[in-house]
Amino acid sequence: MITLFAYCKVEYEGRALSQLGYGERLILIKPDGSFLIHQDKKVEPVNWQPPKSKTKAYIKNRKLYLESNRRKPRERLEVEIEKLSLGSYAVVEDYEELEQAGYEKDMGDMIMENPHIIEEGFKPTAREYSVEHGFIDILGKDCEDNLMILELKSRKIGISAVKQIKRYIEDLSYEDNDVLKEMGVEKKKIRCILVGPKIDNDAQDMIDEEGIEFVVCEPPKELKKDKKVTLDGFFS
Amino acid sequence: MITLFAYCKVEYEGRALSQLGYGERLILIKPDGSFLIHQDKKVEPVNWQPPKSKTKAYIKNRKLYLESNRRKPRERLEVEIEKLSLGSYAVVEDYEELEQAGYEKDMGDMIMENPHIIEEGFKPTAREYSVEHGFIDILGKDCEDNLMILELKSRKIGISAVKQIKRYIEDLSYEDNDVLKEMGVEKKKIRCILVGPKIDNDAQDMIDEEGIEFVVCEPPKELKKDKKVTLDGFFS
DNA sequence: AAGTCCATCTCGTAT
DNA sequence: ATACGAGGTGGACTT
Repeated sequence: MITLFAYCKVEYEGRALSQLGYGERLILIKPDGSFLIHQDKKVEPVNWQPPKSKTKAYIKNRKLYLESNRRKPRERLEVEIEKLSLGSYAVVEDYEELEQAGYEKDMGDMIMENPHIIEEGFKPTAREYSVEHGFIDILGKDCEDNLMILELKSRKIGISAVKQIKRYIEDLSYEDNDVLKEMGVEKKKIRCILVGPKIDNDAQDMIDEEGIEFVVCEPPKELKKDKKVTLDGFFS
Repeated sequence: MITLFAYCKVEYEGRALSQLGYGERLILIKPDGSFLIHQDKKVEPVNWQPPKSKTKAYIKNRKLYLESNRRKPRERLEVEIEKLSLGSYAVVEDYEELEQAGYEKDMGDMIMENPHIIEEGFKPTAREYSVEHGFIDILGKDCEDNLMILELKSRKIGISAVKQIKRYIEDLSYEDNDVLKEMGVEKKKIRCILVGPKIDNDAQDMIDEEGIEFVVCEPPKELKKDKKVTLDGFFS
């Protein structure tokens, strides 16, 4: 891994096009070919190339140039270095992977395992159920066998999530599909439930109008390696 | 700006939760408070904190700890450093801003200035026209005064863009709105046009069925500072 | 290889 | 402050 503190200018051409005049930046070149240029502000690099890019260095007119090339899509990043104030090189090896929790998937897992979180008598029947406009996160039935459509969000729910679940209910209503057939001739209600930690005001107003429900549910923040081994299975 | 090559472990808790066992990484602390931890692979940092985060350093049990805190949302990043192999500090000042081109906005500007790019006789009438499900990028009329809805994409067009423009046409058809009234009693056609550099196969099939049109248009990759001063205005 | 969708998305901008 | 959408989104996963 190489880091360079340099006074440089940068040109990029590929999916888009950019140029950046002279200034002081940090250049980071990773062993996997990733190439990053960081200004003194922001989390995001100002320019970059992805893993597997090929970096070349050469000198022209007494200036150091770095060039990072990618194929497919063809993209080129060129750095003209006017002054190099500090360069470092270190062998960096890292085989650890990030363990994380608190995502939509974790919420889904938790609900499938403990359906009563949604409400007593909730029975999930399908996950990632495919419809015209996307996937319904969880399908199920309530204690009266009404169909329930669950849309999960790990962050605050906004109007876009409400629109999304409205499209799903239309898909289920108008499409010829197995789920409605299974429900039998006597047509039951379809209940829409948004599940998430919070909901913003506009979305709250919208679901009130539309008769959509909202269930508060925090995404579980428990790492797998933390998961305690319980004795539940031993006693029946 | 500070960079540290360190053998360390990392814990994060905030919107989500993560932990990362011991390994060699690069730690980058920017003068604006941004805090990044990079592994030897990938463009994205494995953990980070945004600008304005507050970094503390302290020693406990003969180990160096770094802690970066953010308020609203409350988030905490803690790095336990087992071994520090290389640390660098540099004053980095950069007042340059990235000039870029090749985006949806550039396409829109170009089309508003040169409507004939879409077709001869095209007359744009509105930009970012608000409808129920979003904004129509450009509204206009063709040489026969039929209404034209343009949806711009700077990258390859997929089925999601087709669905989007279909929703807009429904909005315009069913809503009581000024545009249709202006068109007069004699109802004209509404033409839907997707504008972009490419279209994928599924989307092509879909627009063929739906009678939606596709106009090839590359987002202009011309930086503003490159824009040539032409003499066009001088000759009339 | 191409499409789809989530994200501690980040970041800009309008409200 | 919050909401909304774009992005060279990146990256993981499915087809």
